[in-house]
Amino acid sequence: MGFYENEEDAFLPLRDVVFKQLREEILYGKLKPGERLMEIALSERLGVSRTPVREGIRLLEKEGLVVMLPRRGAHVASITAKQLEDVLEARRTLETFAVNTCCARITKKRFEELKEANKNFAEAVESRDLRKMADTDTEFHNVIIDTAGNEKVKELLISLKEQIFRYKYEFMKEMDDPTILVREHDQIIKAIGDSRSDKAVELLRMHIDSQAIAIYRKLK
Amino acid sequence: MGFYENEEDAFLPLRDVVFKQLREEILYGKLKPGERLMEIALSERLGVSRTPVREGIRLLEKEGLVVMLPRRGAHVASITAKQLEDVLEARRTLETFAVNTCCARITKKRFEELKEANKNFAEAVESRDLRKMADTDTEFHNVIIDTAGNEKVKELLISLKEQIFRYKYEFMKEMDDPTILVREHDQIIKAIGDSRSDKAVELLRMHIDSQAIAIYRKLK
DNA sequence: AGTTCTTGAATTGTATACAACGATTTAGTA
DNA sequence: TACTAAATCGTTGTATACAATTCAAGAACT
Repeated sequence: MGFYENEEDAFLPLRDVVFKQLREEILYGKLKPGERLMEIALSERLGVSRTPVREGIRLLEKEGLVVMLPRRGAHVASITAKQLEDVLEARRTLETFAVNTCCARITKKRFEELKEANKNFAEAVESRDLRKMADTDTEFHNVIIDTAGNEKVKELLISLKEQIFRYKYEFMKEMDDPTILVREHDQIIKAIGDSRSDKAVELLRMHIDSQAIAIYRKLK
Repeated sequence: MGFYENEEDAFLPLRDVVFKQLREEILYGKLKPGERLMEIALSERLGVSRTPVREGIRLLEKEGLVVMLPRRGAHVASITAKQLEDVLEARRTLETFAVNTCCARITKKRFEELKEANKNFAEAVESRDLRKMADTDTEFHNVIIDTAGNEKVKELLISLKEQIFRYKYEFMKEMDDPTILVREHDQIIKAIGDSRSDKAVELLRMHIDSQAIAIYRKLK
């Protein structure tokens, strides 16, 4: 770190700076699953003392990106097939709830946001920029979740998605035709617009499941 | 603390001892919502240094029992009506999923456990021991959740329930006839035994909702 | 050769000192 | 008296030193 890459980080506690930095490195694969996070090494590399490093690691643990073993330190969370299945199932359950509630509470403004979000996603797909694809896809789903209006569900979904983000990223990388995802989003938008909540739920379930299957296959 | 109340705590890192102690105090009302957790005061009271206190507080934050404000320290999480609603809704969503899956995966052994758990709950109700009631009720629901077999869902449900435990506790305290709960459990058991997953889901939903309404009313 | 014990290096756990920041109180001025 | 500014005090944020534990390598013994 040494100097602030980001101006806004200058006012954050160092533990949050450490958290954001390490989170980035884990999500985008610089730190690999199972890799050990040693406090002294990290504090030297990041140019801070061990205290904020320890606290940053605790924040990562909270998000499920790191696991800690007493007296054995912290490791980047690696995931078994079973764990992946469990997370995806939990996500599907909560996001299904979200889209259902979303149908009941959708407004004109939100509906426009939804279309806008998928337009951005389509552009990202066009540009073949993986990072942008991942971000705009997340943004699309977030509009649905925001519309549902349950903050706790949102919080849980963010955490669940982070835990499998790495694998989703890998999955997108090797997808033949990502425009399929854009079309799936469009179908979901249409169902929401028609107030067909049962259909929207079914489409979202399929949308998540097809990704789940691909990720699952890739893990093995 | 000074000396170990519990032998088993002797081998835990101090942060975990602090965590367990404060968790107990928050759940059972010794530390009240909104109360400030000051590091120096706590470290003196618990007889450890600030470091494990800080780390214990971080663990509480992870469970949603404490909220931290930058430069303003930690407070026992207090809950607004909206937040309570959100948590209950999230819980209902996940536990509904759990009971549904439970119906598909129930075994003879698990079914016996379920009946046993409700027998214990009935005894606790008989004894009017609030603490025992809360614990055995949790145990009953845990059998269902364990049978569903999704570890992540279980983890999320534990966390969600902790966040509202205090309020549920208060609710049970003022319930006219807690044997209603025993009978509701019995109905759920029957539906599971008959493999009527739709009915089990409906019953559980009502079981949770009726508590939700009571808690909600009490909050105001 | 294989096994156990010892020893040492590396790492995490804990305590403490100091710095930075916020809130409150007090002093000064209009 | 009311308002602003400065000073003080209490609290959190960070750095660092020390203690306890783990892991591994090598010595001693069978």
